[in-house]
Amino acid sequence: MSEPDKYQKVIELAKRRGFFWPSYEIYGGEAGFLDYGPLGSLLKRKLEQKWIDWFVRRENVVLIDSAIVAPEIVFKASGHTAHFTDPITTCKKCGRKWRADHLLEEQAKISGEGLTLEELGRLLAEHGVRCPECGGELEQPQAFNELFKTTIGPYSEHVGFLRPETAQGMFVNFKRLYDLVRGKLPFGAAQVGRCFRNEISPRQGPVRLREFTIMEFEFFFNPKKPECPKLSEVLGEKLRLLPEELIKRGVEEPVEVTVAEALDRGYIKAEWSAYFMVRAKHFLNELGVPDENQYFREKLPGERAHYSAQTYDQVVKLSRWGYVEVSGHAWRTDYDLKMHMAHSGEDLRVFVPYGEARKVKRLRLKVDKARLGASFKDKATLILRLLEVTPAEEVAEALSREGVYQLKSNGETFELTREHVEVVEEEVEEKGERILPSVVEPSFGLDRLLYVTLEYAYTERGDRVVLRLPRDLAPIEVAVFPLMNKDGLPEKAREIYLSLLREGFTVEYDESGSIGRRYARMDEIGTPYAVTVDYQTLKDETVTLRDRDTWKQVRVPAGRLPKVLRSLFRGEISFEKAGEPLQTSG
RNA sequence: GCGGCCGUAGUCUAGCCUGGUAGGACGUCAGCCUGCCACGCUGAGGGCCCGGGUUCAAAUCCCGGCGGCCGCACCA
Repeated sequence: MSEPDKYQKVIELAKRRGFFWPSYEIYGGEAGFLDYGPLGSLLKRKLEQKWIDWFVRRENVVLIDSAIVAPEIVFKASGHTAHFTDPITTCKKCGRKWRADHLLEEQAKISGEGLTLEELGRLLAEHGVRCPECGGELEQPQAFNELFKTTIGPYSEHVGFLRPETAQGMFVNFKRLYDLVRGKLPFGAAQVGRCFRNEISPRQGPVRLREFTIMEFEFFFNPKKPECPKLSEVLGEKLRLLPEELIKRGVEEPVEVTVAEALDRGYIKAEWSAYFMVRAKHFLNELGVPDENQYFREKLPGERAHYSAQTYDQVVKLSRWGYVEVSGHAWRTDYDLKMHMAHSGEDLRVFVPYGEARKVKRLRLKVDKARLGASFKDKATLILRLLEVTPAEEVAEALSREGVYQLKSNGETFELTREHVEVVEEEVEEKGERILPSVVEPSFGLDRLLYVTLEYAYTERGDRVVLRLPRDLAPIEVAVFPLMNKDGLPEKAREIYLSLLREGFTVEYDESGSIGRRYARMDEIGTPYAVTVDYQTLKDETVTLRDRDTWKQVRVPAGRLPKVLRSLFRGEISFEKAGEPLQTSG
């Protein structure tokens, strides 16, 4: 590949025409940050708007916009402070950095999981663990956390973090949102916003950033009614999947199955996930990515986030890096709500009434709070709250089998015995039950999608670039040119330009250079239509309308332009039907 | 963070080895020309990633930083 690859060409175009470029260039730049220029900002907004149209407006999803900075407790609850931190040790000799827990496992055959940094350091020293590269001694392990840390207000001990995902905004606001949709499951809550992850070494331009924009929604449903009523609309749809089961058998190519088959074979565990994956596939189609250049790859247990019971990444083929993730479809179960419930003390369960009250026998946990306090001190409250959302059957089973129940929190395990908790059976009358909704999360990287859209739109015609952007995403919608820069043509063209602006179009007026050059400029930034005012316009008020992709032209009465353009953008008419075909000498 | 390669107008690039403060192409702007696809002509503006060192003199040599690409590691 000695020729500049498509990535290089797209990046060059993006910089040159003002879609995006590296941030802080005048100071030498800062890796992992990107600034959007005039065209990029417009494109980004349109992409966001389209996503909202697809996943918010047309689904039962509400849009929110929550704070970016959060106090530490939020990410303690979500598990990010515990799971977002890797213990890293540095070689004193060669300076290489290693995962301390991995080295301990490799060289001393001891699991490094759940150990503190001090314990890790002690064990590394005791077992004589050395740098695998040069054999040098290792420094005391340090935590590397990908959360951006800050302080809130003037007190340095009040730690805050920039959010690494927008999802927590939907979870912490769940009670209000559930109330606002008037207490009905299922429903979704979405937001689009900036997120921050302090990547060790960001690469790959717009694909891996430290500050980026996520579009995602949490879709809450009753785990006892996991059926997706819209599934019937998509059962016959084909999905290209590479599930864990096949990856483990060494399969590298995705299989094409219908949604029905994917669910039958257990490839996709949640119906709602399957439904939204189909939507995501179509969304990428709309951005210009055909089916054969995208598929869904399941994350292996070790790759998965701490909150996820199943995750599929939607990956798209790019010129440079092969398949790159553009969206993630995680089944987060009730993990987040459960954790926020435990840490905040708020009851985040929803009440689901039975048709009629029923008498049921059930197991109940009877906690000896005094003993709990004596054994676990300041953790007792957290344990108490966690027990409230733990199935009694699970505890009963563990106690009767092993005499001890291992209660897991983020990074901690508490051992509970019969002294702390007893399981009793009782009969009660129930009018309904309180449940924690289960959650599927489709999450899209806006910056990546924008790049993908540009790359798939990028074409060359001779030595000219034609950016065949989806029409509804083009940053400039219409261009207006006077054919000649004299004889009153510019005046007439300006008039039409202003009228289109008044009609709400994003329009550009250009009278500089030859007509061909002006068409070329518009092709390069993806403007789908160009209006040219010529001498005939002065006689009969008609203009020519030119199509970006075919370079064909039709003649249209100037007054009908808004209507014609709207139909074209909606795809209601073909370009040939937009007006009288025009013969060009071109 | 490690290793390799790299950093010159808006963009692409010559010059770097063999120090003497930069040349081109495209684009942009102004004017002429131009009756539908980057035509032509004239003119203008615009640059050595940052810092330090060596030297009479640094785009050029040395060191450090920052950034880019590739590989390793990392990627909740």
